[in-house]
Amino acid sequence: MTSAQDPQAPRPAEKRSDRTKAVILRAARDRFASDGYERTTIRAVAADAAIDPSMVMRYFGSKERLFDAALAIDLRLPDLTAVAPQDLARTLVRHFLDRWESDPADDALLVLLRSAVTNERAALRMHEIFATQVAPALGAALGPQAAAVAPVLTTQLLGLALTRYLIRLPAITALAPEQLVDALAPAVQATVLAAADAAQAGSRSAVPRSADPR
Amino acid sequence: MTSAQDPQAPRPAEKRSDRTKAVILRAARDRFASDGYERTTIRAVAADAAIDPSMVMRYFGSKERLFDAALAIDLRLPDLTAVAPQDLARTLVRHFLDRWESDPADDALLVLLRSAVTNERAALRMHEIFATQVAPALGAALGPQAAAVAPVLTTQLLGLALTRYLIRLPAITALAPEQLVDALAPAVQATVLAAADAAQAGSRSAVPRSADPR
DNA sequence: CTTGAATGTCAACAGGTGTTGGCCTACGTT
DNA sequence: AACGTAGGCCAACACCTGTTGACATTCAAG
Repeated sequence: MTSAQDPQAPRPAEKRSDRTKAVILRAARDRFASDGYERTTIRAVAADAAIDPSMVMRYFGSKERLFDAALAIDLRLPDLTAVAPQDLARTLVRHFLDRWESDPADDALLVLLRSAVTNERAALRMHEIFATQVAPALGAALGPQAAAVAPVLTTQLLGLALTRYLIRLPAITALAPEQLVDALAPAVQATVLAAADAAQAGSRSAVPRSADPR
Repeated sequence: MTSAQDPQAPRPAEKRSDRTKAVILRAARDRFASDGYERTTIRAVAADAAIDPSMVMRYFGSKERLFDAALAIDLRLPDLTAVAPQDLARTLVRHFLDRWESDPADDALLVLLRSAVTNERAALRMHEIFATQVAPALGAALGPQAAAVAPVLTTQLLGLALTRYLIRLPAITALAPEQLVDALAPAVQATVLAAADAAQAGSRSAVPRSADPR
């Protein structure tokens, strides 16, 4: 109510605490992303945010609720209905890699995946994200057979993230993004096509042909 | 019951402590598999083994060395040179699932994968296993192009393990093993074939330039 | 200036952790 | 039977954790 008539403040509810709250959250994301849930300490987060540990508690209540706040994620999936079917695989893989490697300050994805492996709460959040974001986006692009394809595609893309960003398998980290697109696109495309075939006919005799490897 | 110099004993160094040492190790594997490295406490392992925590230290030296012992793994990869090329994909996926779901007491695989995500030591062990077990086995079956295919196959199979056994995505856990073979085989097969095509065509060198993600 | 809430610091609690050293006990060897 | 030693237990240390409550500081409004 007081700041409402402030002529010089274009931001209506800009409290001073929101600033430090954001700083804490960013520090927490960094720590959760690189250390995982268990090894991340509130004291370390507070130190990174240059603030007292008790402030973290005051603003977020507990370590678990801070974790929940760090898990808020929007995958920002593109509109897949616009891309031609034969380009779907490459588009999908490329966007996935872009999303992971673009903004280094945004480790939300890393937080989620790393934690989901050992933390039940993060795993449930992941189920939720699959159901509310991944499945619908793929459903719009693939039609009825999406229900069968989406889980497999998720498996393939998460396998990529796992080996590249978490385990950091040298044979995978050595490849440039576009090389990874080349390497994975045939498999992704085959998954989509196999489902389309299965939807068309009950036979599964033909081995799906790979998309032209450029 | 048997003395050390028993001429008929084929096991020369059968000490009594080896028994409890094995019990501790099994308990440790269980805990590491279900809780991960950080949340596993020596006290809990000792309680499961019905022994004093200090015994764990006496036998394994430290928590880290106990962890190392739990990470000793033999993938028991089958001889892939015997299978026909067109059956390779299905065989690979089926064996992978068998290996994960056969013996519930053997959680070594679960220990390794779950820990590798948050623990540097486990990640390095995984690099090592890929280099000494996975890459050679695939190299024998696929020939020269295996070097390009093996990492991608690893990505796909680990993605399956990740979503099914760690994150437990409902859409994946709901499927029976043979359904998963059907769903994944096209993609795996496409990966193998794409590499074969690339090898046949003008072999533009696939020497990867080192890119450092994140 | 006074006031009172918002913002932040300090010190401590209560519990859990890996790890250690001393003590006991049972058993295989002599 | 005596004994030395390996196998096992107990209690404790030193440290770190999340969390809490009392106290200090800022800051805008009356």
